[in-house]
Amino acid sequence: MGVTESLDSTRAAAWRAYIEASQRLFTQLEDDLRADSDLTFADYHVLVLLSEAPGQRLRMGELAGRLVFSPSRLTYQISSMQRRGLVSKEACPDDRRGSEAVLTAAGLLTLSEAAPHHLASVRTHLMDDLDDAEVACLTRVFDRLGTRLRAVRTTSSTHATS
Amino acid sequence: MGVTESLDSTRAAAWRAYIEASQRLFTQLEDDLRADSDLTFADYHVLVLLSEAPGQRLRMGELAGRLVFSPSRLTYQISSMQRRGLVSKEACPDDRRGSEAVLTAAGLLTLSEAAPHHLASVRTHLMDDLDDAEVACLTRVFDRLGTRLRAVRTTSSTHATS
DNA sequence: CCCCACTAGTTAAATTTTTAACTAGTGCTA
DNA sequence: TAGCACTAGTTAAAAATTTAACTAGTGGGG
Repeated sequence: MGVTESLDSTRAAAWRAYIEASQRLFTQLEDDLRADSDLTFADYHVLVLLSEAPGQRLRMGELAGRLVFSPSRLTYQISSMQRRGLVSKEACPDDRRGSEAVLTAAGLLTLSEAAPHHLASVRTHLMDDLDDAEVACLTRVFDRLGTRLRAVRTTSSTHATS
Repeated sequence: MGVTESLDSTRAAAWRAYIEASQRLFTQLEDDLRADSDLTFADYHVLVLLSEAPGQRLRMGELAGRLVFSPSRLTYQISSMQRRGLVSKEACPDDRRGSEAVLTAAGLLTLSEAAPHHLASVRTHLMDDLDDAEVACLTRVFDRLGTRLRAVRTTSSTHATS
């Protein structure tokens, strides 16, 4: 019977394919990552963001925003990584409420060991199978989507309510 | 410095955009869904799959496979939905180890009330912004990806290990 | 037939994530 | 410059998820 009407059928199909494949992909990448480096996907992503940041450090809030993590989830995440020696935490000089996560040498080393495996995994499972036009299309679509959603965040109002 | 090399830069950009936007999108859809119907995204998805299944029932394993859920996660999910009266559980006639989740009338009603809102949310946040070529591209890419990943599942071997 | 290795699904414990309440600090404004 | 609403981040308790062990049942080979 299809409660799916109201989304034309080609779009419904796109939606289904996207959701399911994405879920599988994330699961697969996470499995690969943990198979060859004691990192979760979240751990890895934190390391990447810190490694690219000036001074290899970021404010908690900034990090949470980029990871799309709730504040408390990030607190937990970082303290776990801190216990494992991958990051440290420092008070923020210009705002005494704030703190920043800082990449440690061990964290950088761990990242550099994990990255080749992880990137190979991204290539094998996703990228190698895409032609240039597809890559361009994904970039265009998801850049736009990301930008739009980044904006929604504060705008409280959700989707069109009739 | 960029540990990102080994993925050419256009693909790296696509990858980043895809991950981040997807994360935001899923978060947003989940928020919308819970704002206007007491359902999580997982609840909703279970209801959809059951509503489309013959006899509005599915084996636990089948459901877990389609949702990309671990068996124990699904057990938990279904028992929660059972407590809320959205599904019931029956022994499987032909395999006495198995059980099947069955959609209840209340579950179907709940789904039919939630669906318009949810679909509007999918449209607003994602689909309305895509042109037909983009929809076609996403479908092609993610159908292929899904198919490929569905196959990997049992094939133990992960990505190319040099 | 009857073992026995395998499959389906559940359960219990540990870990992670969410929710809600809270602490501390900031900065506007009156 | 004191009051106050707001921001940054943490904490504690509840809910969800993973991991690992387990129960029950199946089905093929000997």
